[in-house]
Amino acid sequence: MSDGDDLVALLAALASPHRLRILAALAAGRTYVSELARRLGMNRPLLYMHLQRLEAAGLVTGELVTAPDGSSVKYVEAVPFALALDLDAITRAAQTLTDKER
Amino acid sequence: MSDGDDLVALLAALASPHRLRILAALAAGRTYVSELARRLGMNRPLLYMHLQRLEAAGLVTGELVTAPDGSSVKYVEAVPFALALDLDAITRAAQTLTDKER
DNA sequence: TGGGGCTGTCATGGTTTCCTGACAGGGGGC
DNA sequence: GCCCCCTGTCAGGAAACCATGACAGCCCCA
Repeated sequence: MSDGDDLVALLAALASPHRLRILAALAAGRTYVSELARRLGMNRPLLYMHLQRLEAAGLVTGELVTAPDGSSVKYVEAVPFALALDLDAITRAAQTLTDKER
Repeated sequence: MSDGDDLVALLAALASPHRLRILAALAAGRTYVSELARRLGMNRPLLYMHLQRLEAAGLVTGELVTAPDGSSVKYVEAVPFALALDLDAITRAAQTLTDKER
């Protein structure tokens, strides 16, 4: 349901310099969170939030890997996608927008 | 300069139910502001703000038409566009992001 | 002179987003 | 014991965004 709402969510997830950088970094291969934070030079809690947004939008997947020694590392990786947008697509999407939930 | 920043601005402009509805309405043809506000059932100042965002992103153009009798009406119309986005495109765009303006 | 239509802008709240420092917990190696 | 690395969550404040009502200005028609 609500294809249009999904589009809005996807666009909102992409409309952020930080998140674009995150996706670009992940396009090169998967890493774990702390390493990614270091590479991008951003606060880890901040990165966390953005990763959650990206994951909620289905653009990223996370996997918590626990080594045999018990220490755990969370690997995160980008989900391939393709988006094509023009006025027609928007017109179609707008018809499936939820009026006003809640 | 800063192709990536433009992309972010474009995405941000599109990531809104209201603005998608506005674009959908304009895709059917140009109208003037008050009429559009009536058709979409939204506050005129609110519509104004959203139109400004869309115009700033280059998705819409406005033209203030002054009739021979002196009364003026602002016609607004959607600018055709096409956007194709995937991980590669994002990787490229991310490289042209402004670090931290201001 | 009043009423209606249109365009713009403003002051004002109310949310939401964004970002940071701090903390708790787990595990390792000196 | 101390130090370092990892994960996850929280409180709190700054900043941006949304949305509304009200106003001033201009025009027409009756």
